[in-house]
Amino acid sequence: MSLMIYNVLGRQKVEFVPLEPERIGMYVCGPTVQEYSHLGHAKTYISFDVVVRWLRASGYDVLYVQNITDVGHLLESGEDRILRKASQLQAKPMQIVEHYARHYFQDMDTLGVQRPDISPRASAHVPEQIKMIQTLIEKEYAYVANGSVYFDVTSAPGYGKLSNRRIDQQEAGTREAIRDEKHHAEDFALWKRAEPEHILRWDSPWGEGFPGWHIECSAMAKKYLGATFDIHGGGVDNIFPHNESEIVQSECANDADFARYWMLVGSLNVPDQFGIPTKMSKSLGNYVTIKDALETYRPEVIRMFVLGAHYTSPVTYSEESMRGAQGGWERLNNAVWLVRSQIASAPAGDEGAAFTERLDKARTAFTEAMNDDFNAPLAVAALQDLTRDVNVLLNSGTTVGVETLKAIDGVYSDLAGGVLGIIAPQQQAGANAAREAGLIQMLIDLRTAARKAKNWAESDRIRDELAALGITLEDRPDGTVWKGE
RNA sequence: GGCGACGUAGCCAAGUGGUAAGGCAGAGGUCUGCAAAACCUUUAUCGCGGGUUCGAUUCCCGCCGUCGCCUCCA
Repeated sequence: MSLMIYNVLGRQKVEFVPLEPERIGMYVCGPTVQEYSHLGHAKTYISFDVVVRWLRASGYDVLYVQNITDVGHLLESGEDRILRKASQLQAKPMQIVEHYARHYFQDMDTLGVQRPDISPRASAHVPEQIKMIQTLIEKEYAYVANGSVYFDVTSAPGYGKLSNRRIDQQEAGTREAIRDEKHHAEDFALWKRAEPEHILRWDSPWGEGFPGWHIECSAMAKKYLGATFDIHGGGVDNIFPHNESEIVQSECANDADFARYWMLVGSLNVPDQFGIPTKMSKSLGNYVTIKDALETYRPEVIRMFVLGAHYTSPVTYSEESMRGAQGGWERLNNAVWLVRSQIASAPAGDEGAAFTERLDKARTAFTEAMNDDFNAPLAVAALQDLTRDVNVLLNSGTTVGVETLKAIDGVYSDLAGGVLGIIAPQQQAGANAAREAGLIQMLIDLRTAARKAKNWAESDRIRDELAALGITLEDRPDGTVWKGE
């Protein structure tokens, strides 16, 4: 079964064929580290996390590169947030950058987003960027003006092919001062001269300055993935000018195709004061940080929310939809927990062996969903479907053997855990865990005795007090089981 | 104005030329000392108007509406 990907370049769902069999080079535009990351970032990076996990689960060797933007597009319209923040805190700009970069990784770790193989920083690749700019000047795609360098968009016929834009149809730029330097208003900066107050500055053939907004991705993608590579990802909001500029720069400098498949993630919206969905963004200030969201929702629920819609769709964040994600996750998690808790006491025999057929069906449905342009919501539905049958099986009164239970757990662990990252691995029982389990079992036994004696006050007291400690009891026909947070 | 995406039940959402997955919430029921969990039943003429077709929610045209991008933003 082949993997289909909706390629934004060409606007078609096409079969995915990597440049080299078994190996995939993938680049995703990373965050600008000047604030704590918000749920919009979570949507994008969880989406690509699942893409990478699925590619790897499918047997591909993926080299996943995601940049950290710590210099470049920060200036221009007057305010440089990193510099402003640095002066407020009396800190070096790179301190600020380091602080937010660390928190970005922490947030992503908490969300279960596997780290990219390489996280190159723009500031650490200035020589590579300068070199690429020089090449573009030599080839007459770019020109120098007052210590800055601009890309001449009229020199490259392919400019606009990703976003279907024609420069003559766009609204004119509004930045008067800059326009004087440019040959055309649509030209974009490759290198900017540094004004005296600009602290982040490097020497270049054109004087002291700093790299433009888009060149970092071109230079770093080339360095780590080569001139041509398989997949380029990012948020749709960057399709123009950022992604478009990346493409022209790279293809003009390298005389080679840039990324072959473009995957862009729909934005995360949040209702404004009138209830109208509006893109969550730093500049509007309408964002919910990942840290704040984690105060209310567990990481798996945030992933469930993100995976509830196809990655290309815009999604609106609301308490109600989060609660929906929470409920859906709990249903899955309850089933997994029940399966795992039954494994310890299940007989070796295997009366439920016929269920493996059902499990195969679930794996197939899941695989077909993911191979169809990473259709995570459909893949989740396959697991929800399975969960109904699992619950029926486990509550049917028939004895389910340990082999079957382990096979069920295997499906959840591989697909819900390994691919989607919404189910945690089986808890490893350490020394303290074993002691805790023993103590809880002792209380359960006491409660069972109380229940037999119809001493409901006592049995309810034990249950309530355990609940206060985060331990939930469930009475089943074959005994009481527990789960802890 | 240009480019792009979208409009499916109370909410989220998948999908198809032959009357529509899944989840959440709601209602009723089963089980249970109670609870929890679970299961069963139940809720949609797929924005509006044309067209193509034996037949369209799915294809085409028009309209209405919403969002994104065109300026830093995942």
